[in-house]
Amino acid sequence: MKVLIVEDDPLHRSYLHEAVRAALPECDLVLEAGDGAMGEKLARDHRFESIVMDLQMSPRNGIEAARTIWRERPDTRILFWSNYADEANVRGISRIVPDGAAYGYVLKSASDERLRLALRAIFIEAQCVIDREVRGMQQRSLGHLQGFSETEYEVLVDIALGLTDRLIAKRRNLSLRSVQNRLQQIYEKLGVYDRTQSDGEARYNFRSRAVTEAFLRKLLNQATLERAEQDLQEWLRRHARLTGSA
Amino acid sequence: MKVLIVEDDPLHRSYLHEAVRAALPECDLVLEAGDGAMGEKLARDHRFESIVMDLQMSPRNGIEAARTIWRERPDTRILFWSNYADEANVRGISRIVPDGAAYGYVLKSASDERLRLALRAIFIEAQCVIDREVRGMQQRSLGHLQGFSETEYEVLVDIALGLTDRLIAKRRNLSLRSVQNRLQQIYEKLGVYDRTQSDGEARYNFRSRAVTEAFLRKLLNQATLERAEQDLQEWLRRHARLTGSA
DNA sequence: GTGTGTCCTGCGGGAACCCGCACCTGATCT
DNA sequence: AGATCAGGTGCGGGTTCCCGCAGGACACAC
Repeated sequence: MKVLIVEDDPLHRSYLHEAVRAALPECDLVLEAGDGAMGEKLARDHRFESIVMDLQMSPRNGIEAARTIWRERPDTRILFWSNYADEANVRGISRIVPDGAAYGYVLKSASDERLRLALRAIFIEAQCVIDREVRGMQQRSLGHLQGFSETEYEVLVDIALGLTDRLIAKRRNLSLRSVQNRLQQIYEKLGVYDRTQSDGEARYNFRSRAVTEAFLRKLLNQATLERAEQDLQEWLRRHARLTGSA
Repeated sequence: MKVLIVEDDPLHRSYLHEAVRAALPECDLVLEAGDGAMGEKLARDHRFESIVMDLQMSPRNGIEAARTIWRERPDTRILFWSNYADEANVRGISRIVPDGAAYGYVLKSASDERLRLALRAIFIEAQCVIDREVRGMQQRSLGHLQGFSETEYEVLVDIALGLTDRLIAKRRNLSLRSVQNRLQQIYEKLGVYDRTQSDGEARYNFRSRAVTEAFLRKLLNQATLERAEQDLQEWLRRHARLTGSA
């Protein structure tokens, strides 16, 4: 059995190496990668089936790396090991995990024992192991109990990118009014409204304020934004070509 | 001589402890704090004059902690030790460093030797040590060569918070038109303009787009936003009281 | 069939925003 | 003294946004 470690911080990397060696004596090869791109390459070249992956890395972060790895071999087992349980990360992972794949999400603050158990459960038993702190949010986020629907989240990302209603409508194939309806739901769910209590004109710019709220609630983060920006630019190029030739 | 270490990651903390012991044999006491609040308390109680401080911590980050520490004892020497050289962090530190204070900014990716030199230079010689990567941006950011002026940056933060032009004007004691002038400069400096090339109506919402650009360029980050949000709420309360009683 | 819910769409108005034009101030340079 | 430049202000208009009102389409309940 072989394990690949993808983690940019040298200290954390060697700690992980140690932990893997201790938890999995049946493991005879442990390789390390310092960023997402290198991780993808090693996973492909050596056909790793067990990977421990950090989330915040640059230039290529863990979610993007996991996406391409899973696209090539959907049965790869990946343990995500991260500092934070931001909703943006949880949602990002839920988007890319293939059906039936075994994966885990453990916080770096977890104890050695918890990490050991997770390593064995995922790589040996092919179980899913999600930290409780992460699990709670996952249900809130995916079950539509209080969270955002898929299209709402897309529109939220689009206004975070700075698009106009009209462009969002084009991009998502909606009418202008529908986009604005989504926006109103977003404003409501984020609690964006005029705090005007006494005087007549203390106001928020709803659109910008919603993005701020989303950031403060960790619904969005820099990495999500950067990824979305790339997608947008790529879409813009395609779209320009279409309408340009028409 | 005594040194205080403020760092939330246990691995990094013990590595730092080791490094301090090795670099400063004349040091007879090393204490550790796991977050900003505890760091402030220890610094106050034990009158530390030499502190190594991580930047990204929660709930109270390194910049906030350093601010209160420096407010109480401006001659404290602080070495900031951080993963990133984001413009938001550099600008945040430049705002709070007292006149003549000795401080340093070293990246976590720096070699052991570089860290050792920085420790001795700051704590023994009271020099300022700034990593080259950080230094370059500092000049761009503070010298107005290509960067933002103070008021421009304030307005940028305000639109990132989702305020209307009118509220910004009130808060910064400007006329509405002046705020809009600042905004236009911001749009220009961030390169926000209509990418409309072929067809007539592909557009950005300038205001939101500017915030996005600022995030992508790391001019703003979550921590800055959270801090600014607190300031805003506090100002709102004061302002409401004033206009309410008027 | 009738009710209830969710998602989509068009119309129209009032507010906020983007921005060109014209003017004033104060500071610095030649 | 004249020139130049950064920063501040008022006016006016075209555009976008926010959002209430008034519907259609589809599903699932009673």
